[in-house]
Amino acid sequence: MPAKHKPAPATAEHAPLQLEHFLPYRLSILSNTVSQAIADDYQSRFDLPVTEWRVMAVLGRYAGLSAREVAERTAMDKVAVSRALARLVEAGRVDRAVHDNDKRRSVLSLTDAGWAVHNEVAPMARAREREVLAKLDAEERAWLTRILDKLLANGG
Amino acid sequence: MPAKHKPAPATAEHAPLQLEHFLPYRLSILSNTVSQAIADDYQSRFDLPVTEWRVMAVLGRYAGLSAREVAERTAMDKVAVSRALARLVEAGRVDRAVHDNDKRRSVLSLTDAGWAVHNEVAPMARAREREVLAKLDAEERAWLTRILDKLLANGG
DNA sequence: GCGTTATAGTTTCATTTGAAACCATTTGCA
DNA sequence: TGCAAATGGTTTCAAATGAAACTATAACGC
Repeated sequence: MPAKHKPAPATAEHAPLQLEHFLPYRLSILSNTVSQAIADDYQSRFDLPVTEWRVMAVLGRYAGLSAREVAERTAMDKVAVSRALARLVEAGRVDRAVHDNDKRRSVLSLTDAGWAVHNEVAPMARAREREVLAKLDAEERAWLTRILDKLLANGG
Repeated sequence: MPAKHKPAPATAEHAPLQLEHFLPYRLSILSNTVSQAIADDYQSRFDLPVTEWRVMAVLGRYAGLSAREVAERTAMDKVAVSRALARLVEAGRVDRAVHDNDKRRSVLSLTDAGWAVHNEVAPMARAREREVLAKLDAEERAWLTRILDKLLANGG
């Protein structure tokens, strides 16, 4: 019979990955689950996709940003930001002006209607975050913060 | 002048989110960064999208699964699995047979060619995981495992 | 000033993705 | 048995996404 490839011994470098213990996989599951739970709260209710909410969130915090700056802050790419902004402006949730000294730049901010949405969605997002953190005790929460700070330092 | 909506005091429940301190956002950035780094290693080199690698990874570990079982293990939806399998079978990396007692079911496993790819990619994935974990000390790594176990318990 | 290069943002086009409809087979049960 | 409901898997269609090309303005070098 022909030679069969088989999983090598479990300790070998090329042994099959145990996804259930593989950090990148576990992070991906956790991240998707949490983000989806939040999105489910507002998505259909406000006709607001995740990308648009992210843009609104940073504009809530930093009024007057340009589209490029929004892209930086949200870690979205500029095409995605451009599309989200088009819809948000159309929906009257974001105001777009032209920069005084640079006509290429937008100067973006939430409208009153945008703030109204923001002020409903933000607490929902916070509540979900609290739900997740409630699964941990105080010591674990402190370590989690510290660990994420380290892992996210200097770009991922 | 018209009443202006403004960010409420920073402690208020509806205050703007600070994305940089918001857990779901931080998890998303970290997860995407890590997954992307791994994918960059093999994606173009083996013409192997992430979805297909995930399928190969579980088949490396559990030969004989059905498509539905692969979907469960990978946390992908069945359409994505179906498409990944179509390509993997076409590429000769996965073997698909029909289950003896249930003609609806596939019985899936890696081919020799599939194992060859697997045995190159798995070490690369492991190496990237090690790189990430190297940013932490032993104590932090232990806490991270414990925290993820808790957060992922009973579905996210 | 004037041509070149860089930057902000949008549009186009091709690919990816997901939901729902679909087909085949099996299971549950009258 | 035989028929309705459930299950495994694929296909179809519409929406989301990303890369590259494009427009407009600004900055740079001479």
